[in-house]
Amino acid sequence: MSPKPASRSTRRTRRPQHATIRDVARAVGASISTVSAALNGTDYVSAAMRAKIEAAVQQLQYRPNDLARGLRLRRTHTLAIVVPDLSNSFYAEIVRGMKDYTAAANYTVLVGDSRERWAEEKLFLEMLHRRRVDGVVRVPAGDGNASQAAQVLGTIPVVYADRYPEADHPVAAWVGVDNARAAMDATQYLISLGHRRIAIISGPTTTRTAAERLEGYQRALRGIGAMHKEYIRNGELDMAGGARQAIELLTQAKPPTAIFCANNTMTLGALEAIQQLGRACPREISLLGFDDFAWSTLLRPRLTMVRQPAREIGMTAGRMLIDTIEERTRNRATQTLPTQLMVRDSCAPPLRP
Amino acid sequence: MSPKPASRSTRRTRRPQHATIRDVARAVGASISTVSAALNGTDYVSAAMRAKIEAAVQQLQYRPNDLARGLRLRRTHTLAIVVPDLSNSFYAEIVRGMKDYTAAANYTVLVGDSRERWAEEKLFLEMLHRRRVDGVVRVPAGDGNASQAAQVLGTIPVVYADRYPEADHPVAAWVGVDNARAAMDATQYLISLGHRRIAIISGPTTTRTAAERLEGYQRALRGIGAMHKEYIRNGELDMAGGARQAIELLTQAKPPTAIFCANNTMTLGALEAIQQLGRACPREISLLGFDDFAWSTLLRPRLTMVRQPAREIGMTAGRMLIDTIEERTRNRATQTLPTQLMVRDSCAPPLRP
DNA sequence: GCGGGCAGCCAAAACGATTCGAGCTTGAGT
DNA sequence: ACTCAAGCTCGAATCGTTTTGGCTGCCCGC
Repeated sequence: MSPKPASRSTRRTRRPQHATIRDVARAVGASISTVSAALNGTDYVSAAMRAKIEAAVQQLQYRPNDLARGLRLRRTHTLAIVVPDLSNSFYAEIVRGMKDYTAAANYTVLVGDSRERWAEEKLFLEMLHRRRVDGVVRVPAGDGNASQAAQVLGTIPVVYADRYPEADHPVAAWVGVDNARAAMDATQYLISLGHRRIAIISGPTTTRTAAERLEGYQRALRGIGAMHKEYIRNGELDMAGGARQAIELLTQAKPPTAIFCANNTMTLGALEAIQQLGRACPREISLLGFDDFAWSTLLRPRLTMVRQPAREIGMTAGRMLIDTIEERTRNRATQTLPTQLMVRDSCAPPLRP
Repeated sequence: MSPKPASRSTRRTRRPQHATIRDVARAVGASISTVSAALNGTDYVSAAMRAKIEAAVQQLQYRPNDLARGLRLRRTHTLAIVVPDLSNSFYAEIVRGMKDYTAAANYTVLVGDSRERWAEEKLFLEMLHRRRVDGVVRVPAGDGNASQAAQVLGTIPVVYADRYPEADHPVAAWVGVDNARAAMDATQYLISLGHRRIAIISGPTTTRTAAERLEGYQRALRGIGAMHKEYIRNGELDMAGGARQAIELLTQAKPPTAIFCANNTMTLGALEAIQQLGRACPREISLLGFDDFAWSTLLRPRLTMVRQPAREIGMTAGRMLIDTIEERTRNRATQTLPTQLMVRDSCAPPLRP
């Protein structure tokens, strides 16, 4: 007897919280159905009533509860993107592109950073499932784990960007660049400068993009019969890895005259190593990188790099995702965007060719 | 007559969707209350039943719907942070710090980028309100707009980080550094090198942090009677602004021998301008910046900068927010963290003092 | 033999929105 | 005069959870 009214009264006196649609209805003496209809324009509402409702909304600072809304509609108007490293401006730019595109379609996007670890990505994906996001774009960590990701996400649609997983799982949608082609072009540029001893610092070849870049490099060198195993290195994808491999390359008996790095952070590492060893770039050693970044023109020398259209990749991924969510699916489920070789100061003809 | 069964059947045949707690209950022949109790450990459940439930959860790939959960609990376990520029690694690092700290307490955080515009920030805050986040940390755009932000957010707790708004609104919680002190120390370092003609490129003085940095600079120069109005500039906070002001400073009749930039992007702009004008840094002109960033050691010269503990700022903001949400409020509602002068290569004694 | 506490389970009422169907007026068409 | 549609409004069901209070046995101590 006593506990019941007690709990009642405590509930009554809880802090005022947010206004609900019911409060608005009460304020104008209407039903909540009418208020809902007025706010969403889904049914007839008299002009007078509409005005009163809008006034009350203003006065009460009413804002619909998206939790309730999403629960009822089974749609949250929320997307997500997970990238391997947010502090890498290449991925940050992909995220921005996606945000910009999807904001126009009134979606909000959650962004996650897997730090190249599947375990972290999995945690994030599980969170997304619990929140019932409408779709996610993955720049997967490590080797993809596509089937495990699909398992975690259930029926939530996925688009892959930049990287894509091994063939263990058929991937419905993907957007990125032709890595083999881009790497081949870049290598051929070095060849055209007169280089013959060209090294590559590639990413782990378990990732398909790294494998393709290596492939493109090899194709170009095989063309002129100048491929040498000792010039092929696999680094971790970070700066330290790039630096370590560059040092090993440059301190061997017959060092290369040019180094091609398969992503942007490793390029920075290589540059650091070159400076540390006191070699002159580009006079003694040419450096060519992948994945341009915004402030690359501030470095001395300014780095020559293969630019991926990061922003466009993000925007396209967002578009593809929304298209499949809203079921105006395009059948072109895979998009290849063009790269661009940004020629700057870090490559020059070799001293003795 | 015909429409009703039709709609029924279409609803039946809708895509299978996600498993619910009801599905789990049905699968093990229990009630949903029991399943809930088992999963949350909130009530007695026999070991046998618990095992069956866990098996079913596994088998059905059941994951609780956080929308429903948040609706019922009136708590979403979600925080948010909004910063003026995500591509600035200083803010990115604050975000990381906050994420790391709050992840340990099982919160997830939404991150927003206002691009220095209150209008964009407002949109984001409104979205946060609709989603009923539990709290938000602001690194406010522009002049703060604290009272407007409070209006938009209603009863949702706010913590300010780095910047804080004008006194138009009492701010409950803030974490940052002593800007005046840091700027004064930096300026005094330049003085100690022998500089007397020291310029500052400050941010818009409507923001309080910019005003304080300017104040610290002035205090140091007034101490030796070396303050000159023509050496005081206000830039936009971006690279272009820094470059423009630096060019104006360096091309005047009696140029300064040292420039102090009040944030990191303007420092980059100034560096670019210096290189463009063909001046040697640090031999002809010394450059000192604010807000260190990760790759500043890659630039030549390596920049001497005032380092703010970005990561710690983010972590502290997260802690303060969680503390007020979970109502174990500490009364120390404002935290000042120490800065550090990172002496590198961009400052040297002036040619002719 | 009986009151009472405990272990284990459940039905029902929230949480805050949308939507379906139906009710009630009016005005126009026949 | 009767029907029908359009305009406006509302009640109730629903989305998937948590939580409260109650119910049932059962064992324990007296």
